[in-house]
Amino acid sequence: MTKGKPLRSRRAGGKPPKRAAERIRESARDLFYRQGIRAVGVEEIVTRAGVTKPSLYRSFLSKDALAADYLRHMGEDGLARFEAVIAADPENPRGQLRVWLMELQAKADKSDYRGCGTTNAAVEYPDRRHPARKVASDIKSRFRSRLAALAAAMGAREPDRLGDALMLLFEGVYTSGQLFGAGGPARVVVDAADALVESHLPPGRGHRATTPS
Amino acid sequence: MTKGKPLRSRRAGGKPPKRAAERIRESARDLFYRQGIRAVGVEEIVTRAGVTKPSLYRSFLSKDALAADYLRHMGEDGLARFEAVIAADPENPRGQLRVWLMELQAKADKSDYRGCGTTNAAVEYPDRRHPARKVASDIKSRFRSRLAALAAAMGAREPDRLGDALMLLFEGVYTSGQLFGAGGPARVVVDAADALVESHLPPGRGHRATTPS
DNA sequence: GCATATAGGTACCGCTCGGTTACATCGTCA
DNA sequence: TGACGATGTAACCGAGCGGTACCTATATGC
Repeated sequence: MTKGKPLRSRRAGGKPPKRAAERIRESARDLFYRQGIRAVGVEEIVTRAGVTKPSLYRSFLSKDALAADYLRHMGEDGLARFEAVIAADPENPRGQLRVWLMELQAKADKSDYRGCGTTNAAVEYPDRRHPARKVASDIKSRFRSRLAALAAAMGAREPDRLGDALMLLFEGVYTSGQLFGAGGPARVVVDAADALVESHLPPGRGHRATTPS
Repeated sequence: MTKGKPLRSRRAGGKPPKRAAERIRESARDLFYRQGIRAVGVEEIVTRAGVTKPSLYRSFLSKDALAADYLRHMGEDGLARFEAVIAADPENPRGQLRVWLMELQAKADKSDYRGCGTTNAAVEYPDRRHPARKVASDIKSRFRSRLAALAAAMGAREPDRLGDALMLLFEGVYTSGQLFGAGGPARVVVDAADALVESHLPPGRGHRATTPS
């Protein structure tokens, strides 16, 4: 980053006009997430972005590369947001997990919920050599590690195993949420996670997350 | 290219010649499950089946209809197999669930595990009006009911909620299994389910599934 | 022996896909 | 003013898609 200067002029007090690559990224992100990667053609992406096809191929090597970029960005964002929620009250990891899960539970309870874009991409691209799949696997591995660390912070006897159990719950919400929408199995995820955590804590260490009473 | 010898004329001492429709069903089932529905073209399906495209369209209205047929068959089979395992020891629903989960856990621990075809299809077809998606939703609803009934048979206080919690675990195994393959989070599903069941049983009612010691 | 019904194959359709080319245009800054 | 970098325009490519009109082979009933 040498110059912070806008490469493109802001015409008379407007927001800086977005460059083609960024518009493409945004449009691809929406479409890929909403409809799936395979279901969306490059034509549709550039049309929605208000740009043209050569612009896409000037910034991205291929549709696969664009998909990988989409997953990379979304994954990093998700990981960062998770991190932020946990860090909001570092003394109370269990309570913060609960906060995160309550948000997830609310999102998954909507009829147009589409789950986790990373998981969805892995389902769409079973071939482990595919660039999109590679990114998806990487993101998920990091998330898995993060959950194990969280379980350790909670004082679990076997943090890796508690982390994995929680991960099953997360993944379960992603797919069952988009399968059932409102009123689906996702509605029990907060309680289920609580039960799982409880069962992994040494005796006397457990008992309720946030409520002191 | 010679005429290719008659594939179905061997009625003298052999298996009954399989009809084109059935060969197509088998090949579609393998390919759809392995690679995903969108990733597979009708050309590949008929080639692998050893038949030709018009044969496909004489038995199925469209690729979508074939996909729906594939999901219907796979779903019914899966439900029936689950039913059979549970029915093998009707007095011990908890132990039978455990049996089923141990099998699932073993399958999900392979590097080429591809999860649940029904779940995968729902991810590939987010549009609820799509014929394949409709079948997928139907199958999953029935499985959800079945789990609730199972939870009731175990004597859970809130069978619907325990059923849903177990469903989250199942779905979690499907996607995390194909994401991580061997050594993934699926390895804890039996224990996690056990903990969940335990937490839902009235006091004194619980304690271990199969092992009496 | 011959007609017929039917399962199957041959060869093709139009379309959309991901991706590319050559060139024109516009805005910005030196 | 002039040059440059970023973008748009328009046409195009080969491959593969889902789907179909039409012909051929075979088993069977009369």
